[in-house]
Amino acid sequence: MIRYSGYLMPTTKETPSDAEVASHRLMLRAGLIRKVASGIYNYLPAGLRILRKVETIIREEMDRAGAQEVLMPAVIPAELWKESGRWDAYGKELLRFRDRADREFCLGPTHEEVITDLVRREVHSYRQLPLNLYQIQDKFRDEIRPRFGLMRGREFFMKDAYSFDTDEESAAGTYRKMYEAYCRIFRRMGLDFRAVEAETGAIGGSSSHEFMVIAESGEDAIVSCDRCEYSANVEKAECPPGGIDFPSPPEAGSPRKVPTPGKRTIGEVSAFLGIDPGLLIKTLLFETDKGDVAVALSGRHEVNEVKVKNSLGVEWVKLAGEDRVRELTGAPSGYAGPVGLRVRLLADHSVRRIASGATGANERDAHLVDVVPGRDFRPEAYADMRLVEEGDRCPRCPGSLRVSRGIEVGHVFRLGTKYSKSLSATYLDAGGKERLIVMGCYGIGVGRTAAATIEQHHDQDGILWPISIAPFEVCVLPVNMKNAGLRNEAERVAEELSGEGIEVLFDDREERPGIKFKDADLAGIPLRVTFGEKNYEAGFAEIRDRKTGETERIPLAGITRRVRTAVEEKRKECLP
RNA sequence: CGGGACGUAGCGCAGUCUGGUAGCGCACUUGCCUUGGGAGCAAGGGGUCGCCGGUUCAAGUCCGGCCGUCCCGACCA
Repeated sequence: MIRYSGYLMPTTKETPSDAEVASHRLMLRAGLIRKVASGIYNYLPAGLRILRKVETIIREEMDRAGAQEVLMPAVIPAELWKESGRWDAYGKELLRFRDRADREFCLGPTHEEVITDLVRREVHSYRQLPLNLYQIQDKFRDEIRPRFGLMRGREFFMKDAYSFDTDEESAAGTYRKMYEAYCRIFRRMGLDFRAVEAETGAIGGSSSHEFMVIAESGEDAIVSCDRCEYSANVEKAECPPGGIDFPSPPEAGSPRKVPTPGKRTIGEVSAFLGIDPGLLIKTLLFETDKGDVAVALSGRHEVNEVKVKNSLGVEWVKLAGEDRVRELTGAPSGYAGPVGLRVRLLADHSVRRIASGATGANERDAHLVDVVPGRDFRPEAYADMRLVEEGDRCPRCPGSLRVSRGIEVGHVFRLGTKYSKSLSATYLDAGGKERLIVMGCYGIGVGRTAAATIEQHHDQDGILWPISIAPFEVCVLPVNMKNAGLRNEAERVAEELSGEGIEVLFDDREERPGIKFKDADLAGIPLRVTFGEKNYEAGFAEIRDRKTGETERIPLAGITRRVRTAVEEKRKECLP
């Protein structure tokens, strides 16, 4: 039992001016965290209790899935990162420094190198596989833009697991097991989440799923089908080729140049020419590590740079600046077109759906009409390079896609042999043949998960913690500490509940009732037991559900038992 | 890194335009009073006005530079 009077949980009535989203605001107001520097926080006692509870759920499910807990260092020697090639590839997010002997180190943003180094030293036989190791550890990423409190910090707690299997089939089984463990973890915290197909980014590997908590404040956009199970990050979501949207007008002749003075944007040009924006063939110029590339797509769509990068098989792509556009097209931006352009050309599937359209003329203040793809220009390939949109056809079924926002709380990757190859992690199979270990990695942001929970579970008065990760399960609240009989009875009940393994916050502060009620609501403690003077004299106390606001008046003799039952019911709701 | 804004007591803010003894509310301390939803009265404590430099008799206020923070974009648990 914790006595509030001596407990550091400094609540505030007013909202700090730099907190924009609910979770950040409420974590500050409820006295859970305090900022030390941008993206770097102190965790106060109640805040730490919440993180520890999230960790406990993660540990239980990871252990159940057969993973073993280890702990790796936060400080990592540069050699390992150079060996994997990521010392150069990871960029400025990797915080680097030197020790007194001028040796290079980094603060670990993720631990594929360290774990693979450990495993290659200790594992040599197929008899030692499969192996799944995890840790819950302080990570550091020098984020370009930390924001929203624990949602995107620079220093944060992450559970990261790494699996090692003999072959792809075994690895697929491990991946499935981790996927299921993740579902159990997030269900136990009462989260409305979705596992979506995702890009692999700097971690690499063959495929991955992100676990997204659905929230308006989410930084990611995801799509899901209204008919089937398909869902994906918008960066990843596929836009398959389809039929003709714009059949050829019968009189479509050869391309004709028309003046379009000062009209540069899709909106301006389509309005000026009096045609559907979808009929404009938008032409974007990219610089890449393998030279310049032009990408054509229908004017009603937006380009997806990740897809452009993937279809080209290049390291990076960057939209060309105004100067480069002039060099390549001979015209200011807004007048580029694929006809006669002397740059490598690719086109999105949407271009094929235009029988005859309009494009820039690669000349200031001019566009071409009656342009027929395939006749007037020939892209070297048609590929999927656009961003999905609300209402797009599902790539798996006849359903249509809806867009929503989500917070990425977990991410699972099938790594294949990316790291075992670069770091030479091998084993001998039953036939004595040396083989590469097949890996997977699996992350959960601990603080971010707590923040995401608040985003989904709060109201005007404060947080509505699911009991599984609430800092306390019950708040015992005597309304007037000066009334000795009432105070003693409240304390007796608080101690009795505590003795039964229930986590109790005993609000023994000499404050007015209003302040205590507001703080209990703000902190989001699921159940409150109120000892008021009139009720006490009549031999009663009150139990109140934070979420529903429902109140029950119970005789003092039965209060402990009733609270225990209520706690058990709530705990049951949090089972997977 | 590009674009925007802000920095005055623990928190929320006014004062800056038009230079002249640094203020308000909440919080904090003491006393009285009050005790079912952030009460009331009274008396207090707390500030290098982000930092450095310049202009001026005089700078929170004007000028220059720097630092920090937040918001919007490219990264990610």
